[in-house]
Amino acid sequence: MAEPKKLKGTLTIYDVASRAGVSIASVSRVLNGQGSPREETRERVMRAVRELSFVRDGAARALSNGLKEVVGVIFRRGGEQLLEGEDESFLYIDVINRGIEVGAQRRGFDLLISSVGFNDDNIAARIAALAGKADGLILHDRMLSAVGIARLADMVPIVTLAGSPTPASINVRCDNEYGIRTLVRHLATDHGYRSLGYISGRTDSPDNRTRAHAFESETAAAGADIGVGPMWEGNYSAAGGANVIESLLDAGKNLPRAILCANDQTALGVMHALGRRGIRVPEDVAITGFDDVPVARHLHPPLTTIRQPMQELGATAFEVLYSRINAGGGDADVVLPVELIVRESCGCAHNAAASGGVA
Amino acid sequence: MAEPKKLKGTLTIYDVASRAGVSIASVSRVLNGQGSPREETRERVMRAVRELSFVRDGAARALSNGLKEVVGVIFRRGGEQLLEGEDESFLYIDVINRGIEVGAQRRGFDLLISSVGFNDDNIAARIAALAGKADGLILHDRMLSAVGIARLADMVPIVTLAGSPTPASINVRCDNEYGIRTLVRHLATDHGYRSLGYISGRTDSPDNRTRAHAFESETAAAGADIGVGPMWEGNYSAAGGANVIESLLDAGKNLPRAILCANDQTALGVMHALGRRGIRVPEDVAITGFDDVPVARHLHPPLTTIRQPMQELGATAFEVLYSRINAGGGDADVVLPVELIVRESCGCAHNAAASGGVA
DNA sequence: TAGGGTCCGGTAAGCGCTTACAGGTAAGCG
DNA sequence: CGCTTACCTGTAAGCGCTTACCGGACCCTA
Repeated sequence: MAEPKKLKGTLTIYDVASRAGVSIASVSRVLNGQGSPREETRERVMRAVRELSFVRDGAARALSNGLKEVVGVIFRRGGEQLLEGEDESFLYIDVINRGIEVGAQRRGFDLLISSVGFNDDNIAARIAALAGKADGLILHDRMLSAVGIARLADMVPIVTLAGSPTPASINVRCDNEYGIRTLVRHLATDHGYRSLGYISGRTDSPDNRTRAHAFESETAAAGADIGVGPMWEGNYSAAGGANVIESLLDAGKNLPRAILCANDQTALGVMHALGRRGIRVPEDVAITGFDDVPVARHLHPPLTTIRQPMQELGATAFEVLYSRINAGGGDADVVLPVELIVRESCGCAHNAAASGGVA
Repeated sequence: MAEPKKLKGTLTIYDVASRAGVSIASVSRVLNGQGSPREETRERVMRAVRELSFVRDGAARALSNGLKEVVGVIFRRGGEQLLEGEDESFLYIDVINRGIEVGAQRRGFDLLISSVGFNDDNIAARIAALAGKADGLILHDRMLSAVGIARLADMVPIVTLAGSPTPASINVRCDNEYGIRTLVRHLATDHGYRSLGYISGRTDSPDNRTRAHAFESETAAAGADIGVGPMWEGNYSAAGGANVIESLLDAGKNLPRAILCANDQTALGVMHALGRRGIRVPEDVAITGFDDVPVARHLHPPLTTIRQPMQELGATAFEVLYSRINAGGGDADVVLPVELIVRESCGCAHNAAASGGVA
């Protein structure tokens, strides 16, 4: 049915109108389901649309009705160290983005994705460009300073993920505090481990600060020994976690009975490093993660961790942004619950795991 | 420096112009680097832009100069079976998308991402909507029939990934044929395995057809026994791979000495299933994958596979689309080279692996 | 000092779509 | 049978930006 029509010039609503023998207003109304066009009119329009394979131009629509139906999502790709394993680092980001997308689709929005290299210099420019193409922006962790966010926020509605709310922007995050406390309790109380360590994430991340703080206070409350200090600084990457272990061991330190890692990737690196040194998990040292990324269940042993409802996090971020775009107000700080996922790396027996397994 | 200005009405180029005391044309010229504005004019404009935190509206720009600087990317999320492990299935898609994005950024384009559920019914509508918001579309595997692609292609430039070119669309893919042949040669010639099997991907995928065919002819050429038939049908998912093993074993069949899997995810499922039955990899059965997804190196044993230059695949797809958008022609079928990654699942010794390892 | 070139910058015409408003027709009512 | 009421449909005015085109200012040359 493809018409030999289609010359170079773009197909517009005028073409449809003239082919259907109606006015452009009618075409627009039919396409938008506005007003109550006569049945015949509707059909003529629809037929013309079909015959011409017409699609309304999004830019023109956006300009006309002030809504692009697009939200921008920005995140950092890669970390300080870009090793072969670098690509792991965006696993959880993709899951969150998927959640955003699912939320967006419910409202007929699409996602404009833009990632920023670890040392790109024109970040501000890129974000501004994105802002111009979208109705609102969702920023992943550590994209911009509070000041930067504030300035950006008066160009376009902003929602940050795992950050902190600012006067002008909304933040959506998971309940890190509760997650860490639950982990510490499981390790200290259920397993009875008397010495715990925490390998941090990037120290400038709000999420990490919260986790570190919760770790210290809960561990103290449980009366267990605490491993802390500069040697325990990771950076959310597998390599960072492995480094901490290497240097601890090289310095002749004793490892605590259990180590909480700031996130699953760190745990992954830690387990590799431990394996290389011949230290068994969980027999010698118990390990836990945080996030529950997909690969967590495929590690050996399967990783005990805290599941963040990543996808829901994304969906919520979108929904919050959406209502903000539509002039709505709403909470500035949205917190989602997390869940302890017990597998084997903490020392629990195989069948104690309620989750895991592939097929 | 944020002005108390910003009322409800959107900030436009007019606001900037009046604040800078120049005309809108000058503002536009400065912002686009067109013409040769006097230094003073340029500065006044830039200052006004800064003071107002002005960002040009993308929709208006797009409408005016006929270029949105956006390309749409569409893919399927999930598979037929959505298990707990479902989320693994989009790992490689994300890597490709990252590549597309990198390519796009070089040209100042952004990505409009839209995924389609495994049983969404309004796919065509969603794609059409996307088409309206973008300058061109990149379709992942199995999104649309050849007819559908053809129709779509006369609304907007199209590039498909791992599909087949149509008169109106371009296709970009990896050299599956070479990859499989290399794998078979490594297994049959280097290792001397005399019986090989191939667990297929989804049978309607062009990539899979090519791989299956290459497998059969190369294995025959190597004089090894071939395991084929309906029992060997997978679907690119871990669950699919596991199923094949389960049913083969339940049916009392002997497994071949080496099994090639249509992709890494399938291999992952296969290895799990084998593990559950107490069959050792690679001692009893050698396994290989295809893709080299990030987790491949973390499996036990690390997976020998074919690395597809996923990221480059994406970047190439973008570049091809870009030139098509700018009226360029170019090849309709672009093929990228692949590389054998030897790890341990094929039976090679640990240190034979040139790749792998985390930190 | 007048004529011609050069530059800059301003004015205005769209880009394709939505929608307020007005016009036309048909049906309803007195 | 004429006028109001209701319902569609068409006309036209933007949405914010880019850019062709034109006019003014300034400088150089004769």
